[in-house]
Amino acid sequence: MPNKSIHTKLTKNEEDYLKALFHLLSEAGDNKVGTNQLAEYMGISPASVSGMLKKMKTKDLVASERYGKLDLTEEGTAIAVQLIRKHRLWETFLYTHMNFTWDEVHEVAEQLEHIKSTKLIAELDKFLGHPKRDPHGAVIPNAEGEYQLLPKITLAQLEAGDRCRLVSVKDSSVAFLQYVSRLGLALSSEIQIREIEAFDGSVTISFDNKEINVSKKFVDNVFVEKI
Amino acid sequence: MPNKSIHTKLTKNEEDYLKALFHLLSEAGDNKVGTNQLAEYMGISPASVSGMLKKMKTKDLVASERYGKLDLTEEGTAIAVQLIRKHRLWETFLYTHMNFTWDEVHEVAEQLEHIKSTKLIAELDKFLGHPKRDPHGAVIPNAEGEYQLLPKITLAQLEAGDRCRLVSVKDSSVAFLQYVSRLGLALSSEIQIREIEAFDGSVTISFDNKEINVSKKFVDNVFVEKI
DNA sequence: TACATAAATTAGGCATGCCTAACAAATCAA
DNA sequence: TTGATTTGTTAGGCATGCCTAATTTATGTA
Ligand SMILES: [Mn+2]
Ligand SMILES: [Mn+2]
Ligand SMILES: [Mn+2]
Ligand SMILES: [Mn+2]
Repeated sequence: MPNKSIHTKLTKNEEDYLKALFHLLSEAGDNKVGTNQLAEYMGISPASVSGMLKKMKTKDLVASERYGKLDLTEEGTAIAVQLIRKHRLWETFLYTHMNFTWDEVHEVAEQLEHIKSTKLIAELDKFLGHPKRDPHGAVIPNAEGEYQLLPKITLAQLEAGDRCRLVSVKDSSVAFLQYVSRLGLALSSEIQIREIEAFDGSVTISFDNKEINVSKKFVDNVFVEKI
Repeated sequence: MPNKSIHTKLTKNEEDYLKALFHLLSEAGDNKVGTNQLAEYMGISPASVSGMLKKMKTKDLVASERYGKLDLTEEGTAIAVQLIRKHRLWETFLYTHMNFTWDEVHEVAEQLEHIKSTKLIAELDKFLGHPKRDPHGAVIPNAEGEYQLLPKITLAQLEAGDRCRLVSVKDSSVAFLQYVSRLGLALSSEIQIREIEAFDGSVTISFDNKEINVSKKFVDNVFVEKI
């Protein structure tokens, strides 16, 4: 059995590196995830990332060869998944019990996810009724680190005439989430694609008897299921 | 109005210094609180405390003259009180909603108190029904930093024959709290002093038809009100 | 293949906050 | 009042994790 104590020995920063790398690897598929990309994502310099990754390799959290593509070890992945579980449970708590709006939860959950207490997370999960999704529609891994991999269809992948339901959002920035709300959209909203503009990829969608035009960037950040 | 932004700029360590100093000053009355004492209380070296206090003086959180007694500024005091408010609200939450025992809450609250979110604390307070006391019987300051100063009578100050009610405990260590529980005592327990041993200050007390002997150290850590 | 560009690492520095050892100031006692 | 002891500060170092600048390695294109 791998050393379990390592889970509680990591610093907040090491944890954030693991989580960031996990997210990038998830989105990248088979594509390479590199130092610059991770640095950009975390808002720090590539040099800092190089240094930190060096240390994390000796701790067997990250795997990569010099100048090669980055990867997480099994241990690193497991920790990242538990962090994501904690993050999403806290977001759910803030949303359902603390009257936070969905654009407010992320920032505070980014702090709360680093609280060290196995019991607290188990109790929080129980208290919330073992929620399956966070306020952004993202799947919450269970205590064993298992989670459902859903087909990731974005609004951008549909064609004119298609009908769908909004199941989750990719971006968790305040600006994006507030924009979604302001448009009148939310999880479960039913949307129909009206027209796709070839020139810039913008899309005209309709829902609730409204018809609006949204950018390519917008439709890339909305996950849906066809209906 | 003093710069309010400073509240969110402090590191976890600076916050813990303020809280520690506040507690020592509260207990010290007019007595001097010194560098060694603060170092001992925080479990770090006096040299480290000297260095940190130097920095905190420039931030106008701590006041003292070279080689003189330590004190908090108004700003430092206000921040310390808000930290104590957060700490006690979180302890209450863990106790009332997360099934934590009273000896388990402190360690996790020590982390949670550093979460930066004014809204979260306001909502948590509302959610808990604006509690007045934490699981150890300590008074919870309100959002304005006001709190009731109760007469601090310990079991040690009573005389043989006196009857009292347990209102709070001073020590928040796991060892002490578990010991109290194991004895069958809790907040609101009614206790009578049977006998005080002149030799070592140990006290024979009775409650719930039991009669036991406890040490001087024990009775010094139990706050009561006479009945 | 060779050169230009992009990506990653190393070198050197800085802030935070801890340490031990050495030193300075204050206090207590004879 | 002076010497011993206690208390507090400074000096020098270390770990973490960030930075910019310089360098090295990889990659893509002519
Ligand atoms: Mn989030
Ligand atoms: Mn985080
Ligand atoms: Mn406590
Ligand atoms: Mn703390």
